Amino acid sequence: MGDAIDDVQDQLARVRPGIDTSSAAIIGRVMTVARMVQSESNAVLRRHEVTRADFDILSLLLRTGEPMPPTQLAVQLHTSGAGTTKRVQKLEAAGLVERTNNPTDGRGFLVTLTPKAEAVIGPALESVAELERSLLASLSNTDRTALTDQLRKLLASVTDARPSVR
Amino acid sequence: MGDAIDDVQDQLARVRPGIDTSSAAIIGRVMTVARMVQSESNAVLRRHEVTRADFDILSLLLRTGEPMPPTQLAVQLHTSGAGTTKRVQKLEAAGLVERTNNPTDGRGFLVTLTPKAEAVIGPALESVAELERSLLASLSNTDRTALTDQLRKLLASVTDARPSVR
DNA sequence: CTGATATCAGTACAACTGACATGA
DNA sequence: CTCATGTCAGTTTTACTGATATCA
Repeated sequence: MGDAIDDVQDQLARVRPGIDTSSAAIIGRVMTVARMVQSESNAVLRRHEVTRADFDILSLLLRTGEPMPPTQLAVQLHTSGAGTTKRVQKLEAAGLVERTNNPTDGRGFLVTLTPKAEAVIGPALESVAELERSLLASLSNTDRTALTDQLRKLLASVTDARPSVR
Repeated sequence: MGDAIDDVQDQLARVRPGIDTSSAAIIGRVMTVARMVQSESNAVLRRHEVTRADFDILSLLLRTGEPMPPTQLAVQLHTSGAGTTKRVQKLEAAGLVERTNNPTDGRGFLVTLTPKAEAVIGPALESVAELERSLLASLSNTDRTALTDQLRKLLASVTDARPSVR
């Protein structure tokens, strides 16, 4: 039983006979799953009236439980400083975060969740978790454990091998 | 030995004790790997002076080996019709694709690779394959096989469970 | 002084929706 | 006529680079 990635592999092998398709078997499936998850979770977030950018910041602040300077947000979310500024401003205007003075650095601020934000992000987070659960519904516990172990190795390999951070 | 996703799981469990974190263990790693692969391959494509949009269209046409109507491109690449039109126009202006009449449908065209495009996309494709190979370098053949099998199940689960296509 | 922090302005890019002409 | 194809126009979203003020 082949899936769409098997077809891509076959096509590649036909057009570029020498090419390594065992990498594509893994990365192709990871990218395809990621795209589907992204698009489904965007649909869920839309129902909660938060954008992906909103959700990323708010859920990061919620799960760490700690206020955080903008620069730290930029690092964690892999966005530029200026981009983070704009995202935070939008959230501030919506009354979802506040900027308090950073006691340990007079230049900076700490971005803090408001109670209103917790009321918004909590349900959104739970809806996303429910979506993810449903997307994995047909995997047995054994499969999940095996997959998690393999993905841990994959993440380690990719993290170590990234050319751009060397 | 924990990775970054283990930390996220721990944080989530602390803030939302009831939440299902076994899904996050899988999906979090898939999304993280996908983001890294995307950003690294974008860097590779930049060196070949093609954008992601260019690459997606050109490599699809290269590996299928067949000219294709714009609507078919839009379906395969999950983009809107209008978006595909703009992408194809840009490629046509760059001399990388041509639009020929569709013999079986007088309304439409077939998007065809030019020889110039094959000279551009071939090396780009090989560089991306080489990148992917290097990102998976530390995985044994046994790991690759096991991971591919597990990812095949994951892709099937996610494909079947997508709410938006039901 | 230098280096980091955060912001602003301007720019570029990508993708969408909706309307529309054309032909199956 | 209805449906599908492809395009155009206009809008929105997103993030970037570079310059700047501030403070460690």
